[in-house]
Amino acid sequence: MTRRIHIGRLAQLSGRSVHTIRWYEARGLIPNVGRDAGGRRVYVDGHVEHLAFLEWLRRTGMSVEDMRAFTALGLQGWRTIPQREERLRDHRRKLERDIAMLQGALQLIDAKLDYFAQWRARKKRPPALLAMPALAEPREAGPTPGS
Amino acid sequence: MTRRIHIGRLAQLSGRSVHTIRWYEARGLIPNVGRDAGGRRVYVDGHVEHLAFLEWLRRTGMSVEDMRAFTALGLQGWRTIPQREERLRDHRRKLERDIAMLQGALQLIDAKLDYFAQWRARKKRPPALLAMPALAEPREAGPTPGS
DNA sequence: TCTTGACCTAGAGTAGGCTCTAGCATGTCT
DNA sequence: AGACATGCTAGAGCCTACTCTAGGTCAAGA
Repeated sequence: MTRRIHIGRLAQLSGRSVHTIRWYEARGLIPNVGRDAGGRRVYVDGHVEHLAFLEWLRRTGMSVEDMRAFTALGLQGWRTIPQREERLRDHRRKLERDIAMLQGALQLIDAKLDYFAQWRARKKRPPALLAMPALAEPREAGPTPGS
Repeated sequence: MTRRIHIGRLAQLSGRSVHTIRWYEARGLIPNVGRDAGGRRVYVDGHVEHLAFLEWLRRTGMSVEDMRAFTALGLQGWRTIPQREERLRDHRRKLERDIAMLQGALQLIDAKLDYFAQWRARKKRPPALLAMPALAEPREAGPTPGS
């Protein structure tokens, strides 16, 4: 099972470019990368798994630095499990805040769409939206740029 | 009501910096900015409202370019309401995808936390996570960097 | 009048996250 | 053996979205 995967193959399997994978490694996001006789990087299935997990973290707005720290903890073995759990729980809380924020935005957009519908119906601009409740402050976190 | 608001005040009211407001204007995100006798920018309440709305769009991952396009349509009056509605509906659909993605991530993180809990309990590493269902592909959109 | 603070423009600099180039080595196929 | 794909390193370049600097103008209070 422990196939010896070269970088091009890992790129296909993980959906990132060869360049990006090398860059991730340089940033400390990819642990235990082996080399073959010719100096080429050799990966195993665990790396595919790890990259898939990082992809979720990244898409949900975790910074490269935080992913590095998480990966570095993994490298230190079971003793760091509590820290890793804590970081994941922190990220989990952020995601919950992000979801709440996005749901607030959905409501606002719906209010704006109503506003436009009224404008079209009455043929005159309705009173300002800000008078509405849901708007208020757009405080709190925000997710990150999808690919 | 139409108070004459100067840029420093708008910065306070909108939560962005004076620099950023001027930059937004240069990017076409702020329509109809007046000037007083001394050449200083003069805003009205509608601008505060507009910036608050942009803030929601921005925090939910809309690009400056898309906000510019939306703002530009507004400048052309009621005739562009259908286009503006369409853009908002597009953004709304993106938000729904983002929410679904974040919820998938929550499940994955929970699975990973279970994995760690088992590891701690059994004192040995459980079999790989990827065997689990929920994981699969992290395809689809992703929100953007909160402030 | 003098000083201080808020503004102005143009343009440079920054941070994060890639993305690509150049020049060279290695491996495989015919 | 030669051609071509794939890999390597070091480092430059790019895009987005700001953020800040430099050098000057304007207005109101002491």
